[in-house]
Amino acid sequence: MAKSRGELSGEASRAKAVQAAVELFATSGYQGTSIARVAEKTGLSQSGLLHHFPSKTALLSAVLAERDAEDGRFLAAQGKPAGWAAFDALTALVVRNGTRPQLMGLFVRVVAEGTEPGHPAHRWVREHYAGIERFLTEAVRAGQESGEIRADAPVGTLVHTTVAVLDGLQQRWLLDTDRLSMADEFRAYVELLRSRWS
Amino acid sequence: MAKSRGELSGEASRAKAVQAAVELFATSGYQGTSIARVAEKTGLSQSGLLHHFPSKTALLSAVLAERDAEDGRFLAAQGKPAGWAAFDALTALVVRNGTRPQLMGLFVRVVAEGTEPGHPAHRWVREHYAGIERFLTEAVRAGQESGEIRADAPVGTLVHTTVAVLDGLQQRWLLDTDRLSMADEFRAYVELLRSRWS
DNA sequence: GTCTATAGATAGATAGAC
DNA sequence: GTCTATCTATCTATAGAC
Repeated sequence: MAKSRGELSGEASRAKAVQAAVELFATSGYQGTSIARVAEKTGLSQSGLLHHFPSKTALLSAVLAERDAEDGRFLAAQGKPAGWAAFDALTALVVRNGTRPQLMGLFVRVVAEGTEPGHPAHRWVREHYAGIERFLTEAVRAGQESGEIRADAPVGTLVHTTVAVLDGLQQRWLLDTDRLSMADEFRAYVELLRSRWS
Repeated sequence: MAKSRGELSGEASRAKAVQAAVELFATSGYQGTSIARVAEKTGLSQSGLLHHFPSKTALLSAVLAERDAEDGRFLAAQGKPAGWAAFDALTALVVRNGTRPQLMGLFVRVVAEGTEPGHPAHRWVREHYAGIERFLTEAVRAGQESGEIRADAPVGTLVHTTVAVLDGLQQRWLLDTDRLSMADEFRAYVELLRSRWS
């Protein structure tokens, strides 16, 4: 099965390119990264890279799909938590993310760029928020039905603020990876919610 | 005092260029904006613009200084609030920012880019966070001394979470300028703090 | 203070050989 | 599947005329 020339089998180059793009987009953003740099890091020529991804936008899509897949696997492994357990699942996600600054950088920078309507990641950004807000909303409602969360808790505000805390901590953490614990801060916030709305 | 050729008096072109840069950086970020586009929007040639700002970085510095000046004027007008009054001052700032999506876009995008150490705005980003955290920390400590805020309130966490909520709401709001009220969400969060730590 | 002209680098993308 | 070569556009910045 050995190849006669320099090509890698099947998906190998593609996967390597996605990983290189993740790392570069994470530090320089999408706009700030050239496909030439991704190609170099992958170990391909620019055209070699463009064989796998016909355009830079296609490369971005692959990167975002990869990110979704990783986070999806993690959340799916925790089932469908309801009530406060959903906040604990988010805490677990924060703990995990705290060990992967690259994924954080990617998220923070691509979301910041992608809030602009014309940006190639705009649709992904919208869907990302819709997804996490749906997840949290359903969990809070379920918690209210089971009586674990007070019925008069303002669901929308609770959800929006929680997502805001997550995003804000991530951004702030990038500036101080060593001295700030996203997980500790988020846990304290969740305790605040619990004490108020249990 | 009429000028014989096409030049504007003194600072006029410069100010106009800064305003154009604010608007373009706000929507496309710093990296995503070319000085040519800023020049066009200003009504100058590219070289005409570079007469006022010898480099793109210099233009960015002017933009950030302008932003600081505006926010500084606003906060200074409110004196040096202590205790919960500081959170009310922040609420007022949020209300004001809710009417200026451009300033929000500028902040969100430049901060996201600028968390990277090599970025020309990196120093500004660090100082921005240091400033707001100092402001809030002092206010909370003062509130504790006056007895308005419980002595066992975790100051650091309180400060970090509050800043995170601010940043997260801003980012999220850019995606839904019409349907989301940053001010309402932030007010609800402050109420949560007040009920827990008063 | 503003312009034209231009330099030199780099951008994203395509054609065609192997 | 990967390469070299090339295209065209755009980028930041400088030189020098008016």
